[in-house]
Amino acid sequence: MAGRQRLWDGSSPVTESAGRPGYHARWHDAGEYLMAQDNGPLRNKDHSDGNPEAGLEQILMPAIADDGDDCTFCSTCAFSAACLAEGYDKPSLRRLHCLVEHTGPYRAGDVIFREGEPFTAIAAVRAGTVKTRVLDPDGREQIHGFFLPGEVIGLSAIHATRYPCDAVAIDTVTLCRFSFPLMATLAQEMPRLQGHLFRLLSEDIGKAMMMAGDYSSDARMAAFLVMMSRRYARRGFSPSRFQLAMSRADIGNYMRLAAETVSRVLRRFQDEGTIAVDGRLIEIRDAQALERLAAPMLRD
Amino acid sequence: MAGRQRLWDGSSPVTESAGRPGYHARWHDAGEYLMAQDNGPLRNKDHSDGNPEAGLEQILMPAIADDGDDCTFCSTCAFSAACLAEGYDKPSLRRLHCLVEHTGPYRAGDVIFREGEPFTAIAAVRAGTVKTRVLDPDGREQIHGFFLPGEVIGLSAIHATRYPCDAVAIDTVTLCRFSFPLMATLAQEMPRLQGHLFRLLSEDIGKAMMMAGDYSSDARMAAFLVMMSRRYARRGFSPSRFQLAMSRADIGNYMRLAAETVSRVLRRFQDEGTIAVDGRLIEIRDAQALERLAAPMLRD
DNA sequence: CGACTGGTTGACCGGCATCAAAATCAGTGG
DNA sequence: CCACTGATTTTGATGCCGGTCAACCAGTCG
Repeated sequence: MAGRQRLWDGSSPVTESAGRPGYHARWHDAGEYLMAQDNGPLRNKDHSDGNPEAGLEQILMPAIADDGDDCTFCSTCAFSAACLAEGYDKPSLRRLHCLVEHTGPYRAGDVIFREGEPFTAIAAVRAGTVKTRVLDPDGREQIHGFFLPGEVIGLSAIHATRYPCDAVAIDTVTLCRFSFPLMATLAQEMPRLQGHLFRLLSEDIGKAMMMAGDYSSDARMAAFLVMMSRRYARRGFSPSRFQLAMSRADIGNYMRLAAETVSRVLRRFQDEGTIAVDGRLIEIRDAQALERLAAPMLRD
Repeated sequence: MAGRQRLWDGSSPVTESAGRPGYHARWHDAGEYLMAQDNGPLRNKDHSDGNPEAGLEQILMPAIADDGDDCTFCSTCAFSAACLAEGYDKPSLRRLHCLVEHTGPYRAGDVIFREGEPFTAIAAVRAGTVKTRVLDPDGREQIHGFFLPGEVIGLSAIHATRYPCDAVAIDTVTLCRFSFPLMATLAQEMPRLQGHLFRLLSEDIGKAMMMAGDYSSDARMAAFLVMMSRRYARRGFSPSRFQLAMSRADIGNYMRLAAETVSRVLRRFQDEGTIAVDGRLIEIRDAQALERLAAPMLRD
């Protein structure tokens, strides 16, 4: 799958890409995207932003390399379930598939789309982790969410004609990009696809509402860990042992806590035997206790 | 709420119902909705929950009585813009229209739908104000949002099969109920309608994300006032002088502030000449200043 | 009338942010 | 390998915003 992926804007210079020309010509991450290509986006070498457990990751997630062909979706794709499971006929599948474009890799810090840019597409994360954020006039950032492989970014832009936030790669990221206008059109004829989009949107409302509640720092951190655990689990990772991609500062910002508080709470959880922490590696030792702590927030 | 109105789920005990059989019958409220109709649902008498300035409201909002006929939507309907403006042909309009049902009135405190009930419909508020909320296991409530006439409740339920929150009437409320399955089906053939639904959903994500940020009590209150002002304005009310339907406690809960804090901040705003407060009547005296205060939250 | 709800105001206090500094780690270059 | 740099994390000390508790007032209702 060498030279397979295209940039978000489809403007990839050197790959075969076969990319249609046209409206998507402004999404850049500059430079060296070729170099990071297929050795696996997650190498041991880029330790700081990447995943130190890349080896493990590769084992647990072979699917990451399975980026589909003309008739098959990535098994990591957020829409694979919606499509494969629905028993669409080949032509429909092909039509959906042809509005997909693989883009990336982006590297830590690269901006995938920026607030205010015209909204053209949503994207499923194929590998890596993306954060969405807004920047206050005074430069303070507010993180809206983290997106793991299989999750979809850009949905909150639908009501506007422009993206309402930045999307930034936290580590090495590859995406499946979907032209939204095309997808909406296709959804006209594919009830399941429409339903899936509705569901994704509605789900995000729920998540955001959850974040909006006022909860203690303990509840927030516990909920964060439980959620991450579940999300990793859904992707085939161990739910009890995972590597966070983001810094304490990012976690804190996302949870509306100071980075110091994140540190302290994690420390305390560890002292209480609920979890074990080693840098960004988290091990959940007492899931029950954690869920009890998170209960007011997760409510289930 | 003795036997007055039917609950959203139709489980009301004693009303005459007269309604057609089948599921329609459940969407009625029997009783005195005639009386409440044009005299205005908001009478001086029920001061605590109602609107002491009903007279003013009637003047500003004659549209409230215009609840449509077989071919015309309520001008207050959230979907009227989507439909009337799109130039759909009569048959389409009629098909959309026939999945609408007027329900209510509900009275202050009545539950429209309850968390966990099977999701069947969304609804546009026709008159009055609705709050959505969840209740913690320990009974503390968290208010998710307020919904003014023309706004849509129930969207966040789409991804699940059940409502994720309660919807409660804050004052006297009437609704237009839309069967969601039918609407989704119709949306298959009406691109504009689909787009409108997408937009509504996506908009809600944005709102929730805004609420999730961490802002000072000043910024939150200012943003609340600005938002209410805009929303009232969109409905034809004065943007600078309006009557809040909800209590300080509800405002505080929604904004994640104590009721006392709401009171104090409003007081201070008044002392600073930014607004004038008289109970639930708000007058904005210095919109600029207010928007400056709200800027970090509203970001525009 | 008294009970009750909603709003205001004041006194107090606690959780978490902030400030500051040390400790750890990753990367770099000698 | 080690020294150096800079980012990240941890830990401690201090302070403030806003929550909590309590008293009081004004309407409203039984």
